[in-house]
Amino acid sequence: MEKPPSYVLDEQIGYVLRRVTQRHLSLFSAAIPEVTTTQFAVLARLAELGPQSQNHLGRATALDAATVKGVVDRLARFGLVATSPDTGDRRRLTVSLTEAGQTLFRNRLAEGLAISDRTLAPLDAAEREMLIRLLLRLV
Amino acid sequence: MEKPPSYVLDEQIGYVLRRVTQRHLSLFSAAIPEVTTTQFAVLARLAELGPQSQNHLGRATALDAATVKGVVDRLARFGLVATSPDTGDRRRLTVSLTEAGQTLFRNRLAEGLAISDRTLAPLDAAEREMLIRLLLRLV
DNA sequence: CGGCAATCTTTTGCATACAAACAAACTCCG
DNA sequence: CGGAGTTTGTTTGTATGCAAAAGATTGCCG
Repeated sequence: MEKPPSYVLDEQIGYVLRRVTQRHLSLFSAAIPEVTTTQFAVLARLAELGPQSQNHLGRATALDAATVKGVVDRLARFGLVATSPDTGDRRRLTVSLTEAGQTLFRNRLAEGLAISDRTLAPLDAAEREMLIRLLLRLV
Repeated sequence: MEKPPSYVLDEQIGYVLRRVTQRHLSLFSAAIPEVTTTQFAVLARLAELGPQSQNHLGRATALDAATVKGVVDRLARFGLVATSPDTGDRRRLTVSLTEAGQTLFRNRLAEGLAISDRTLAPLDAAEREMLIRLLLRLV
């Protein structure tokens, strides 16, 4: 007789990832209510890489073309990024940080790191590093 | 002179969680295209706990009331769950698995476990257990 | 018993996310 | 040069997710 395998939802990687993500998003929005995690990631990449085409920016932040368009539109509405046509390639839309966007990112950078810290608070330093290293191997 | 702290997006826990989740969702939808991860989690909980009020089902799967309503509506449209008014408490809506829902979950259970396995494929057994244990402490 | 707080469900609004389809622009190769 | 194939951006449709508000019902306490 075959014993049917048991499916323990609480130990499935996908479910655990979702719950940890929920807690992280909650900590983030409490600490930085002005933007979402995704918007903050886009600001961080723009600060790091400088002006980028919208598609390239999406790839650099793991957002598909449809999603990054929405994110950029909202950031532009908030005045945190600006878009301009690329002179060389007329398909391209160049996205860049505005002054307000640079200021917001600079002012919130430390808080962003603190949020990562709070998310990882139950773990000690060695465990945190281990966790990040294991997760990075799953990407 | 204070050196400004650096924000390495690729090592922030929130960003890494999002990317790992992306990979997992992609593996899931390739292997079980009939339902989403969230829908599968709801089916699993119903199989485990039996008929539940919609709110209780939501809490048991980490979905807020608005979200679980949408998920249940779609599962009902697919004929995988059925809803009926609770006789004792007229506020409540009882959600239960249909025959089709039970069958689908039974038939896909092993595949669900295989997807978790594939998501964790880059890690050995000890690393997998370590990862899950660390993540569970962050919930 | 009567009122009030808590619970359950629904609705609305906003923000990711992805798939698929499309048009415009570009590249590259014959 | 010219056309095939690729890249870029947009739109549409579907599915999570959360916050907030509203309406119905229930439970409890004075």
